[in-house]
Amino acid sequence: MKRLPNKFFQRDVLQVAPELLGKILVRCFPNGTEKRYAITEVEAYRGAEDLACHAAKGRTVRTTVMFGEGGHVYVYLIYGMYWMLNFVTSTENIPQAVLIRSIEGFSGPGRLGRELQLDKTFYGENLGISDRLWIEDAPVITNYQISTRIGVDYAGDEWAGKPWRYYF
DNA sequence: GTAAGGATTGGC
DNA sequence: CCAATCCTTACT
Repeated sequence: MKRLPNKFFQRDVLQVAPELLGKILVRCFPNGTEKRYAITEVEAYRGAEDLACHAAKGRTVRTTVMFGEGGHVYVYLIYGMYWMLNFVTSTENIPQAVLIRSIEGFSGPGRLGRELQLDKTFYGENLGISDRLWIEDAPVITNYQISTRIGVDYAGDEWAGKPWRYYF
C-alpha cells in the first residue's frame, strides 16, 4: 500500500472528502502496534464563509492549522471529553478541513478519537511524514451516500443544509 | 479575570 | 431527555 502524499489533500475539500471514503487510516501506537482502519464517513468544512466551520470565527490559536496547507492534522477537544480528528485540505490561507466521522468498526467521531488515542500532540501532525498517523491509498468508492452535516444547526439553514456529509 | 457553550456519547 | 467535563472564545 502506498501512503497518500500531502498533495492529495491540497485540493478543494469538496473533491478530497468523498475520495477519502474507503482509504486506509494507519495508526502506529506508542507500544509499536500498527492498526489499519477503512474510513467510512466524513464531512467537509469549507472556508471562512462556512458558518459551520470553526475557521468562520477567524484565525485563532485553535484554527491556525486550517489556514496552512493541506496534509496536516487538526484535532480539538469537544464537550470536554472527545478528540475530533480532521485533515486540513486546500492550500495556504484557504481554511478547509475534512472531519473524519467514523472508521470501520467504530461509529461516531468521539469513539474514533478514543480508539486512536488522540490528544493535543497530534495538532499539526504532518500526514506526509508522520511515523504514527498517515493515510494509505485504496480504490475509490463510487456508490457512497450524501446528506447534510451533523450537529451544525447553529450555523443557520444555508450552511447547515449543505450536502457535505459523505458515507457508505 | 470570568463565563458560556460546543462538528458527542452513553446512561437514565 | 440530559449529564459528563474542559478547552476555546468572547466579554468585562
